[in-house]
Amino acid sequence: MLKQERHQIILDKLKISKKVLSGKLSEELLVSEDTIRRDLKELESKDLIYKVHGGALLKENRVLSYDERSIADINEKKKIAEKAVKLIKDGQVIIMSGSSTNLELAKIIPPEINATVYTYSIPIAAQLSHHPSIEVIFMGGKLNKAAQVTVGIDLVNFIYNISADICFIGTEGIDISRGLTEPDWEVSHIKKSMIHASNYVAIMCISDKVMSVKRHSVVPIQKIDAIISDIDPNDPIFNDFRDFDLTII
Amino acid sequence: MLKQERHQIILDKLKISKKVLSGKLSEELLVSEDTIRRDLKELESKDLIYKVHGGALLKENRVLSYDERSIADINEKKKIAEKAVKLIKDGQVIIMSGSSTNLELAKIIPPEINATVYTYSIPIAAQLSHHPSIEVIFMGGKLNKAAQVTVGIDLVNFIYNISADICFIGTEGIDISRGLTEPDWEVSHIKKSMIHASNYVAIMCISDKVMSVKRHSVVPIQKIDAIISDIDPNDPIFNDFRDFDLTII
DNA sequence: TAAAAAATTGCAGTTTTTTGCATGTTTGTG
DNA sequence: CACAAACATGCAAAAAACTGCAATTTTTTA
Repeated sequence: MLKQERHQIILDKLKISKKVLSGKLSEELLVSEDTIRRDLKELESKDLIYKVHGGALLKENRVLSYDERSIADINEKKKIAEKAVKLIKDGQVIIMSGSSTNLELAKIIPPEINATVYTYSIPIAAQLSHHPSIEVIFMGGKLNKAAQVTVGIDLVNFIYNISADICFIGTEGIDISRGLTEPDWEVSHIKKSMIHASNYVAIMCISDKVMSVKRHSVVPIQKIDAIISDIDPNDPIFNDFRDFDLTII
Repeated sequence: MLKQERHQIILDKLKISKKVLSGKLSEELLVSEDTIRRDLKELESKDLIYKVHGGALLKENRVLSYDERSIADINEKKKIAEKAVKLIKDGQVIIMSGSSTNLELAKIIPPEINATVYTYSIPIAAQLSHHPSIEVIFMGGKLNKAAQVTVGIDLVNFIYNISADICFIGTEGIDISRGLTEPDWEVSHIKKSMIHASNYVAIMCISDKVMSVKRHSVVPIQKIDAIISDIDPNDPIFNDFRDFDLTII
C-alpha cells in the first residue's frame, strides 16, 4: 500500500467518524504504529488533521475545498438533478446557480437539447463545454476561490438585465415564513437577480434542509415555481408548502 | 511496444483501479522499471497523473477535462513560463490571455506573490483559484468551448476600460513587418484591448513560431515591450528584433 | 537512400525514501 | 508517584528513484 493511499484512507475515516486511533489504524492498514505516527505527523504538518496523544481528530472549522464539498450528499444531488433535467426543454434560455447540484445537472443534460445557459460557476461552465449543442454564457466577476464562482455587483447588474425561461437554484435554506434564505449576503443578491430575470424558478433542495433558515433573505415562497428534492413529492415534510402555488417534484 | 501505447495503458489502468505500482507495471508491460518511471514522469509533467514513491495515483483534482494531452510543445511552454514568472512583482495588476503557456505560468506563480489577475480562460482561473493570495477577476462572455475561453464584444469593451501593470499574451505569430498577428478575428480584438489596457506588454512565443504571420493583425512590434521564448535570447533568430526597443528574454 | 540526428531503452552506480525496530523519554491515569 | 501506553529518535535494511552512459531504434535531412 502506498503512503498516499494510507493518508487518503486516514482522511476519509476522519471525515466519517471524526477521530482515529494510532493503534487501530496500525492493525487495519497492516503497518507498524510508527508508520501511522509518521503519517499523522505529515498530515498534521499539512494542516489537514489535528494530532493528539493516541491518534488524531478532524480539523474543525477548516474551509472545505470545492472538491470535498461536491462529494457531500452526492447521491441525493444526483437524484435531484435527474428530476430537474426533465424541466429543460429545447430552445430555452437557462440560468444556473453555482451549486454542486447544478454541476450534477450539467452532467446529464441530454446531447440533443439545444439551449443557452448562463452561469457564473467555473466547474459548471467547464462541464457544459463538453455538451455538443449548448451555448454557454459565462458571467464574470471577482472569483470566490472556495466555491469556484464569480461574485460582485457587476454580476448582479448583469443578471438583472438578462431574460431567461427558467433558472435552477441550489439552496440549503427554504422555509414557509422566511422563504428562500442564504448564508452569504453577496450570493443572496445574486440569487435574487436570477429569480428576477427568470420566467420560472426551480429551487433544488436536499430534503433534510427543508424548513431551515439562513441569515439573508432572498425571496418569499410566492416567487418560487417549483421545489425539487431527492425524496417523494408526497412526503409529509412538504405539507405546509402545498398551500402555495408551486410544484413539488 | 510504443511509448504512447504504454502511456495509454497506464492511464486506463489508473482510471480503473485509481493506482498503479512501478514494479507491477514493469512486469506487465515487459519493460524495465526505469522506463516505467520515465513514463510516469512524463505523464506527471502533463498533469495527467499524481506520481508518488512507488507508483502513481489518479489525479482526482480535475474539474476541467481540458485535455492536457493535446497541449503541444508542453516542455517549451514550461520553459517560457519559468522566464515569464520572473516579471511578476508583488502588488501588480496582471492580464493573462487564454494560451496554454499562460496556464503553465499560472501554475508556477510563487505563493508569496500578492497580485490581481484578470483572465478570460477557464483553466487559468481554475488554476489560480488554488493560489493563496492572488485575486482573480474572471471576465465573462460567450464561451468558446474548444479553447475554454470567453469571447465577445462585451469582453473587448470590458478590457478596454481596465488598467493593468503588465499583460502576458501567448501567440504563435510574430513578425518584424506585420507585428503581432492572430488567426482568429475575435481573439485579435481581445488581444488588442489587452495591450491597450496594459503598461507593459509581454509576448510569449515558441521559438519556431517566430517570424510567422497569421491572418489578423493585432499590433505593430513597437507596442511590444518583451518577447519571451523557450530558447537563448542571444539566438540569431532574434537579430532583426534587436533594432526595436524591446527586451528579449 | 544513406548518413546524421534524435529518441528510446536498459544498466550500473549512487542517492533518497520508506519502513520497522531498539532505545530512551513523555504523557495520561488511578 | 507508579506504570503502561504513546511518543521521539537514531539506525539499518530494502525498495524505489535518480544520474550518466552506451546500445539500439526511429526519424529527419541531405
